[in-house]
Amino acid sequence: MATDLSWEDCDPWEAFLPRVAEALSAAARRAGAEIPAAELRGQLEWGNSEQADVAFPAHRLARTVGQDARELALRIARNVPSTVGVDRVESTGAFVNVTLDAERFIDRTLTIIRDRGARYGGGPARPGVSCIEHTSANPTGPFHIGRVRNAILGDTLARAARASGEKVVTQYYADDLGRQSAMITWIWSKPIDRWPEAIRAALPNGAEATEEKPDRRLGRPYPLVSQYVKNHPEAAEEVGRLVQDLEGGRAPPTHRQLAEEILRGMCASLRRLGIEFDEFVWESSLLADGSVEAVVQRLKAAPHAVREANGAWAIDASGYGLPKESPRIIFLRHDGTTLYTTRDVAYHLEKFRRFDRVVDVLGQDHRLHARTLDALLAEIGEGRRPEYLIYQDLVLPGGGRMSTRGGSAVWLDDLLDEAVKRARDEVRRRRTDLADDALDAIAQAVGAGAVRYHILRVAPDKPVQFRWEEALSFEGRAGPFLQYAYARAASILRKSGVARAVGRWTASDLLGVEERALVKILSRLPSLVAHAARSGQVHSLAGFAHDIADRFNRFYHAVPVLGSGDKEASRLALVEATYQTLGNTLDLIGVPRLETM
RNA sequence: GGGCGCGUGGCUUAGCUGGAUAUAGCACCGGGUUCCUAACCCGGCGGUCGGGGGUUCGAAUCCCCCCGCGCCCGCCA
Repeated sequence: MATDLSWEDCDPWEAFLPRVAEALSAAARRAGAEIPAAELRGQLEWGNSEQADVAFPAHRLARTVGQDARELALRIARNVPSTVGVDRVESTGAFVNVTLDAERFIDRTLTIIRDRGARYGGGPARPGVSCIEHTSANPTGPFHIGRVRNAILGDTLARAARASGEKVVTQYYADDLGRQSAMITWIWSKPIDRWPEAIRAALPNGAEATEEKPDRRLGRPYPLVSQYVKNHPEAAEEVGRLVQDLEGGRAPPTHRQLAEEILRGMCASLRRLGIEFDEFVWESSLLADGSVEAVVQRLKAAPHAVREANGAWAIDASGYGLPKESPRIIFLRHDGTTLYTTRDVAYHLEKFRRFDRVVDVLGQDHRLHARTLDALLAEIGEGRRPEYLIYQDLVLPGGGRMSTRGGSAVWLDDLLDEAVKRARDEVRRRRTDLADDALDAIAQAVGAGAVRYHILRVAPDKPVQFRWEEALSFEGRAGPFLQYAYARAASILRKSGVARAVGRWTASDLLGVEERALVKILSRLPSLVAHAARSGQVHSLAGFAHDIADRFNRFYHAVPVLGSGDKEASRLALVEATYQTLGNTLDLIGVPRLETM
């Protein structure tokens, strides 16, 4: 890999925007308005239509120099020096509209796509390593789809960050301490025939051993155990003792095995969505290696540490802007055991030691936890903080969250099974030529793509409405729409009979409106990836993928490629560039590519 | 009660640090297949951007108040 790559080698716009900014800055100076090119560049906007590729709203500048905005825009437009890559500059109202040299722009874009290939969309490699922690659901049972948004956001962010040039390690923080996992161990350490009747009732008539997925099989009694323990003090006491044992490092040998087995099943579900992890961090390991104890010592010595009457330790956090009702953050219980937040401090210190960027993907119910964690980090003099990507829950049509106990949970596996089944019916209807295994492969990809896209397309801070019909939609703004456009491009390339990366083209062959619009959308991938990787707003990539497919479909209907005579080679090159760019984008959002469907 | 988040056409949704006529999808209505995959395309209908004030040349975007929904306010995780 070339290490001396610059942004100009990666992003088509880099060859134009700095020059446009220079030219406009020079013109502004002649018009009596000083503004450095770099600052002006920050105010440039994408042209909103056919009338401009780049626009500069002159209002702000006009104000600072006390001129009339329309007047200034007009004078800037008139004073722009002839600039390589710029075709013409006009003013409309208070806007300075810049039209780029279309042939140069097309050349630049197609060249970069060809040269970068599978890496198109990314930027130069950057030093440092990022850690993205996501999912981290307790290993107590199967994923319901309320939890999967975290995994999809985190995984997509990891893909975007990786593409944009970061080295990324994804981590799953697995909780093998605490009551939840204790209850799993508590029930499974007894033979089934000695389970309380109320819990045994959860198991389908003696079929407990037949289900193959461990998360489902082992997690099944969990909701009932949780209920049972609430109403049976003697059971609660046993579970309580187990919690103590876990924290004291005296976990029964089956404990970790159970957790790992359930987690294995959960991860198998996520793998169907293309989600995998680089590392798993077990919470108990932070106790075992003494790092939690070290944090406790530092917290006890912190400026606002206080000892409660019963012996517990806390931080007086009234200075940290937390809700006034809970100005104290307990970090050590009266019995000397630690809390989740305390252990999380140890976890984050470890992350800061190893990584240059630390991102946590959290549900909105963890917002306060995040602020608490920040406060504790500040208390022990740690200067760094994690970045939080916080998302709202997935909600059901009637309102409300998905709950395992309330019976409103939809298991991820069931959703995927249903999606794949419907996709299979759909494929079978259209394709009579396919063998069963080819058909299955397409159905898997379509089903998984539909589900992943459905959840990814909404901005993280808005709730996702879950409806079966929409999650399983194969039309319009949906995963299969993208796959279909990609398959179409693939089909044209196959039929052209020429195997290559982006072939030769003549930019002047591609000056039609559809072609120019398509090139323009393709050119935006690098800046979008960079933005998504930085901000975590990965849903924008889902929208962008749709825009490419949409533009390509219009081009497809309006412009013949194969058999189009002397323009065929250029048009093929454009199809190849689309195929490459849309394919890269599908990889980024984790929707499987399909060469045929 | 307090804190945080959200509120855009019938439904779902885009809108980057305020900028030119507010995105798209679903649904609905009307068209398109002798032509590279119709899971597609073209046209139409539909919005006082929750309500009210304010800042500004300009507000869906920023500020304040109110209403609605969600989450949190544990020596749980």
